[in-house]
Amino acid sequence: MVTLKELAKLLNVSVSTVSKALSDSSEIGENTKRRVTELANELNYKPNRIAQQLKTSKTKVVGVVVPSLMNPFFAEVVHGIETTLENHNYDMMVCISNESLEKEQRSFDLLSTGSVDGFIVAVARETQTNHSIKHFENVGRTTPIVMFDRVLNDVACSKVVVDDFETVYQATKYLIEEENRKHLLLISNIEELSVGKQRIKGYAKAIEEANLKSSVLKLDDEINPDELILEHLKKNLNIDAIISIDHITGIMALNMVKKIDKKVPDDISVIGFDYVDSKFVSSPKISVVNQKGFKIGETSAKLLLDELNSKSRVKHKTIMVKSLLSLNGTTQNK
Amino acid sequence: MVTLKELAKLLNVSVSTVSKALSDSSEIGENTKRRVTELANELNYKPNRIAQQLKTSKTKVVGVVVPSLMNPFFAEVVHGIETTLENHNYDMMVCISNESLEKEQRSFDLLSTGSVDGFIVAVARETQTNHSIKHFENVGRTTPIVMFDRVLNDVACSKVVVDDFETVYQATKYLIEEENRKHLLLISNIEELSVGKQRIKGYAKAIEEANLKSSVLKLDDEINPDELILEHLKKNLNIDAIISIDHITGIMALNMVKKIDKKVPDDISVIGFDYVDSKFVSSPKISVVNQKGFKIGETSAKLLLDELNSKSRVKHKTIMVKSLLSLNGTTQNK
DNA sequence: AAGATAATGGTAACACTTAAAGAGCTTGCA
DNA sequence: TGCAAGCTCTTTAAGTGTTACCATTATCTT
Repeated sequence: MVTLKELAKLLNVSVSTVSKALSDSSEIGENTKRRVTELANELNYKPNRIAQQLKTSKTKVVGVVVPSLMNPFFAEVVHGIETTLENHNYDMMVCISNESLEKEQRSFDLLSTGSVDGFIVAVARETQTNHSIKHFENVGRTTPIVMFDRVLNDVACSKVVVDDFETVYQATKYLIEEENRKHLLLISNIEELSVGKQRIKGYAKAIEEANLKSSVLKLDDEINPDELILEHLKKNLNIDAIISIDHITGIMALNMVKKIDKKVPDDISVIGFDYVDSKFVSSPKISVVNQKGFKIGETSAKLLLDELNSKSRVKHKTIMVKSLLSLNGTTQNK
Repeated sequence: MVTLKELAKLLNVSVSTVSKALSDSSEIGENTKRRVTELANELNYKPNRIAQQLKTSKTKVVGVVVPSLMNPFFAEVVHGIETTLENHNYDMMVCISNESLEKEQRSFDLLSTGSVDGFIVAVARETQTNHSIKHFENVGRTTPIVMFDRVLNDVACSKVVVDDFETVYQATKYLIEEENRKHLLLISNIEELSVGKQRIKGYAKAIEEANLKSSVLKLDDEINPDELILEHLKKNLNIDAIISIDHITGIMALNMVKKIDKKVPDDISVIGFDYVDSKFVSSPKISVVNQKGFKIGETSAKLLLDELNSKSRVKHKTIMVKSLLSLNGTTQNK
């Protein structure tokens, strides 16, 4: 690795001259600047980022801590984060909590000691159920944190949330009012998450307002969720609309409906949650709530960058990213 | 942030004493060690990683550069990488090339100047078509690189590859020999990738050995791939087996087969490529080639860690991770 | 000749590690 | 008894690559 020192020696100038010349300082003569930059290019000099980071105590790195990357929603958010950071010349260190509190804590511990300028996090399931917030509070004192999707209300930091309640409320209302559905079923495999609870509440409200009967099928950690859905459908042949609040059970339900010889969307409408491939793996293309993962990532990153680049301590913001009801082939779309 | 200096001042010892005490050096008296560690715990001292990194010129960070995280295969590999690195107390910086050569180069440029100890990369589509390898060669001289899946043969580095040829060859052979299929169709949307080419070759070989007619449907960047598949199926009603070489068109084909009123797997068998949700979104559960993404990530990470931890320059290895033919509901499995 | 201006140099600091030196003991042996 | 040798514990110093700040030198103005 070529260093400033070596350049300086080769050019017979001091290290500080080289440093200044390369940062195009007005203190340095044009001639010298040219000589320096030419040699630097020739030897392919690149400043050592670690040394810069130590000196300036800025890393230009953001720590991203998510429960999983195999959940397409998080993958999409991370993609949005990456794109935004990249545009502002930031890098990211990704840690996967695997829904484990301990791992999340370790990641925060490790990265908070100089490695990153700030954090973007979706809290682990375990953190959410245990209500452990110490690691956030400790780090948060010195390092900005932005939470998205899975958010802890009692941690003081900026947040990017999804209008889970409203979204599912609207979707349910659509099925009831526009499609005149009377016997709705909600399917959930994320019942214990805050977002899941919100979504179920949105459903419940719409159902209640219409004076219908609420019906919820919970599938947490089942081995054969599809069979449970099928059974449920067989036992409740009057079901005329299904709303799934995760990215997978909607498609599953769609497949099961076909098995009981009902037509989608004529006999039964299905609304699921979007993910990158949902359009491709379902037939007819499933109608979905599009959560705008990319936008959420983008928004989170921008929020964090704002905090990082303002010297004065900024007030914490909470931004809501609206979901979009995207009606495709499994609803009637009148 | 508490520093060694502050601890030293509070304890009236020198900085190096504190440093050594905390690393449990035998040079330091038990008494002092106790005093130091106690205060360090009390003040929640954590060594500044950046300073450590500068001093030791080890970062304990690996740069991971992948074309996308929204491709579930890469997400799975990255998960495998993360898990392995985590076990060895390494962190990772993830960059997404978005299939762009330029972005890939930028990532390598930036991270290679002190930020990471080594790289794990799946090369971008553009890199592969352009055959640009300079950025790998430059970095590779000083920093170990491990390539996986998308590999460039003319770059000297360790590699983790999938037995693409063999896998599809075997899968095709299975359809021909075990299920007695005569009119096979291969569907591909990754025709221009090296892995795609290999897979098609494997198919071609099996077809040739059986003296059958090769039929390939290419779907690169089509807007409505499902309709093209449907059309193709309608025009070729004698097709009795479909093999897809990516994670999405297999499920798509399965759905299309249902539309032409043929039964899977009685009339037509379907084999696709596995991804995390393929079991859940297909009905019957699709038979797949399981690429073992996690294992690939794990293997890549281990390979890199080996290189990092051996002082002598190690020979570059190429490891093949075998795929697994996982027969589910879309094949006859006699 | 004094002061302004331009160009460059030197030093310290960032937080840490580590080799080498030093201080204060106890031993051992003539 | 005296003192070199050895031991344990601690400090000093040098170094990692960079930047910020202050100092120095040379040249030019008036």
